[in-house]
Amino acid sequence: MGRQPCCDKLGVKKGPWTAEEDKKLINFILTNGQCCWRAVPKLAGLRRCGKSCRLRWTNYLRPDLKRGLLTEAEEQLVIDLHARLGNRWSKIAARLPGRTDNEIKNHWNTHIKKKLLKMGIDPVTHEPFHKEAKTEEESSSISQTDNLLPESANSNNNNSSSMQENDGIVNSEENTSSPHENCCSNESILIDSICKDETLLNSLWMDEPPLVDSSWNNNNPPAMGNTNYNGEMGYPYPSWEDNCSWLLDCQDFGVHDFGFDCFDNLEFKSLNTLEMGDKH
DNA sequence: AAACCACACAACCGCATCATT
DNA sequence: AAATGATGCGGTTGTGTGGTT
Repeated sequence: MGRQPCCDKLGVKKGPWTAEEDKKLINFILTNGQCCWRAVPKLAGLRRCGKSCRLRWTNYLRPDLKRGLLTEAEEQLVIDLHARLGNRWSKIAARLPGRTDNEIKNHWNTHIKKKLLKMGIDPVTHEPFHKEAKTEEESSSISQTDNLLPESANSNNNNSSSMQENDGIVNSEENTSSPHENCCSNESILIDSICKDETLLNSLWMDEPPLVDSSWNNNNPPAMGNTNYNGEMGYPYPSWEDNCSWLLDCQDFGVHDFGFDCFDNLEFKSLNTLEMGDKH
């Protein structure tokens, strides 16, 4: 006998989340932390599927989320990682602090894909189109069965998936990457440091727990003020305060009515400080 | 000013894998 | 070991918004 269903399909609300629902979910997660999503709707007083709650939280409500468009550096990193990992958005997102798989997936489909196409690069194989046409004939029998797998696209270049050989992919990727990366050297350094870090890449391939998500594996809610998100990669990982300005945007639907009972005075102080800073 | 179109993004759906009984 | 449900992931769709005609 298995578990009980996560929710009874009857009476489960769908569609866009209301401010009231967001409020309930935030309140619940901040108070109780992330645990069995199956129980969340019931305990939080929501008529939603647990799955929907998890999605809403991870993609929209999580306080460590960055909002806004991806930066050039992030975009280039996504391209590089996609060349290695294919459509494994969660893996890619794990390397971009504050970004969700859904966000990256959307950005890929709406921006990056078109950008690459404009540049004459196949967004699937990351190869120039004319080159693609050449090799297509040679490997047609293979690609017909395997081309859905991104690894196979890479493994066409090298059948072994060992990480040493990924450097080859990096180089070819760099050769075909957009011209703009030349003009932002700092960003390139950042990307290079990540992409050429074999330890990191190994962890990607070895299905190790993503570094970035580690703070969220914790059942306890992220405490403001003592959060140090500095990742192992050494790039600046935003603090809770740095990223919770979105919360202030919640004024649209009355953040002050949110009833963050679980926030202590210090947390509210931080929020107020931010709020004041924002208005100046 | 209204209609139409394109874009961006939030949310849903279905599948695969993992965990539990 | 098998059955069943939970969770996570990737693909797809629906909807709101801004721009253009």
